[in-house]
Amino acid sequence: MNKPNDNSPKRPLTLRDVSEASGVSEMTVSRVLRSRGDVSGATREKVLAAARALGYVPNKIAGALASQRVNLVAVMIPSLSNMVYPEVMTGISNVLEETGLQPVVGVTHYSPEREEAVLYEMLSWRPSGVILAGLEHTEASQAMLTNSGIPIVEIMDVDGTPIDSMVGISHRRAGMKMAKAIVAAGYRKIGFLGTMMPFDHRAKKRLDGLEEGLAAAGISLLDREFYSGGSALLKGREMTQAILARNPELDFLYYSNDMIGAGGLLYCLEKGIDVPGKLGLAGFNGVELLDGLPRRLATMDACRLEIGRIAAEIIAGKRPGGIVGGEAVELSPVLQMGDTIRG
Amino acid sequence: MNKPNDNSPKRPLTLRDVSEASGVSEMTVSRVLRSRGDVSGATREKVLAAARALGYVPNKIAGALASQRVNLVAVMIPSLSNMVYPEVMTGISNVLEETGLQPVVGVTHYSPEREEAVLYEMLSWRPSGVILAGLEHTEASQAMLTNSGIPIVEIMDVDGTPIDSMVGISHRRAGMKMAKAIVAAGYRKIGFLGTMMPFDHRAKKRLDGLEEGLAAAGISLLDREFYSGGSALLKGREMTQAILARNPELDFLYYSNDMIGAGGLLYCLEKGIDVPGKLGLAGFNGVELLDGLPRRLATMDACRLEIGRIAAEIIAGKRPGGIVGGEAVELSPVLQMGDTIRG
DNA sequence: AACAAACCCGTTAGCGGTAACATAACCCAT
DNA sequence: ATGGGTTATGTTACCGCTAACGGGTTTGTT
Repeated sequence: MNKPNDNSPKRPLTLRDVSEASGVSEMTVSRVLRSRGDVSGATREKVLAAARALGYVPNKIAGALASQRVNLVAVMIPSLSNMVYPEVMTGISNVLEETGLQPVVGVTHYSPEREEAVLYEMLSWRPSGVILAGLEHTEASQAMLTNSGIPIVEIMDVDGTPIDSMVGISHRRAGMKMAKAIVAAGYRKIGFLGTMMPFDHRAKKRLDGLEEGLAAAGISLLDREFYSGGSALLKGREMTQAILARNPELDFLYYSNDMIGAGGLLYCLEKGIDVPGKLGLAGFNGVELLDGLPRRLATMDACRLEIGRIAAEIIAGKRPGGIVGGEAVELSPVLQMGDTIRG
Repeated sequence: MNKPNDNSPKRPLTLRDVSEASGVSEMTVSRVLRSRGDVSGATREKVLAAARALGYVPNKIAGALASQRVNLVAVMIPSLSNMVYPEVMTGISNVLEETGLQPVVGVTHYSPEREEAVLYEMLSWRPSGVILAGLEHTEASQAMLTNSGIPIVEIMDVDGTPIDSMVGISHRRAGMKMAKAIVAAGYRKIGFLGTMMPFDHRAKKRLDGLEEGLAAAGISLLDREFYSGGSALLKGREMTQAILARNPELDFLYYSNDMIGAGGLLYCLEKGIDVPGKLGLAGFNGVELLDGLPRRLATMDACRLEIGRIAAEIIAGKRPGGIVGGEAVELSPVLQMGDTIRG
């Protein structure tokens, strides 16, 4: 419908086409299009005009091969439907945008094997850095990352040993912190609700931290409930009903994420349960959604945007202080008491 | 920590390294790794062992340049925080996974200029197809797409002229359908609430359709309210309060998406407003979240998964009937009445 | 036994760019 | 005028891999 050059030969354009159209060498065209090296204003205009007229789009495949430089950053996340990761992506994008680097997203569906496969695929494009969620990977993945010779940033979690750099929060300590707050508020019969996913290591660490924190006060978890798949809001509702039916004496429910927590909160409000008087509630993540709920669920911000930002800065070599690699950045999640913990 | 070859020369491995390690030519190694052409079982094993031992990862940049084939599909979406697009992505991924094709996501933030920039970047990697949201693009984008010589699928919307193929629903007709249902249920004082984003063409088309549908019944929109940014749930709440305060006689609110609709629903329930008796509500998209709400918001499924699936099939050349290109697939959104339209 | 077909593997020549180096023209100071 | 420093352009040699082809070797067929 709108072909600039209607003598389109169906063959994709190359530098040579632009070079012939503008009467200079391919090298000069290359220089103009990359704004590298000295080119006179006159020829620059000539070349740009020709490129535009032809509708030339450079071939980065050839460029990358020749220059041994690729402006891609591999970003591997477990899921796109979790809302947490899109936010991390935003932090990453914001930083990378200013650097000429481009994120390429790979989704692992919480499966280490799939992560390995996607990683292999991504590394074969020789990105200039890798950002990936979590510290747990298959042995082969570890080997690939170690051998890649590029900066690697593992994000979200700092409870473990990084391959290169890591940026995140301690989920164990987050769980403990929540335990302290729960105990301080006088709750004693605690229940935990979370995903069943065997590979959600971070939720597991929060649970461990919670139990450790409770143990320090001589309390042990009274009950727990797990789910997988489906609408998190609905699952939160159902699980809350189930666990309360089983254990009516429960006086606090700790949810492994805000969505199920929100579902639980809505359920309790409907049932007229006294929150936070008779039953306290808390989630995890600090998602924006909570702002629109009838009552503010207690939660803990996971610093998602900041994590993305810092990870990208490490890859881009933009960290203040000129740190080269092997950084470990631990952020501190802030407990937001909301209206569902008494006190 | 875990280097397979600890004589690691810091230089990235090439086919030559594997070839030398296994005593065959580079070509044979290439054949083994791609499972193309005839190679004896013995040498295949030998080569694979060597590749594994070295931790070799093929260089797709070189491979793509030599073979003129790239297994990437560019996918351009407006946003990752909208939940709608991650779902479309899921549909796309599911199909592409079986074909060896890999989606590469670009986010445009609802900006045509940004879309143009990202598209340029993506096309410079010579993907084997492009999937992008919407039918509205800058002139330069249109030209690039037309000239690219690869399959293009515009998704989400079919109210317009595609560059190549399109898959989606008619938002105009969706709006009209909703208008009919509203009128049939006896509502007469209709309000519209939606995003202010000047480039949300599809929401605009739904609004146009709604007005057209209402006009057919001699009704015109009583009031409207717009927002941008922030927590959609909270905005829905605030806007609902605002529009009802301004126009207490309103008896139906049509929200341009389910999130603000959910916020509105929660607000109304809290205020004890008789829904759907005195006030009807409806959203758009059919998001999973609605299942967990105290009452089921009326909505219209946007066929997100199916759209992604079909778009990917077109790119992969997998459409039944062997259609080559220039397809236009219109899906029909189903109205789910929920509990917020009186019936 | 003879010849085609299949199998197995190597050689050569690029793919479309860019790094590095050469070249040529021009500038100014001595 | 001479030489050294810019500035503006061209030339050459790859980057790492694969298509295309070619040549041995084995297998099958009549």
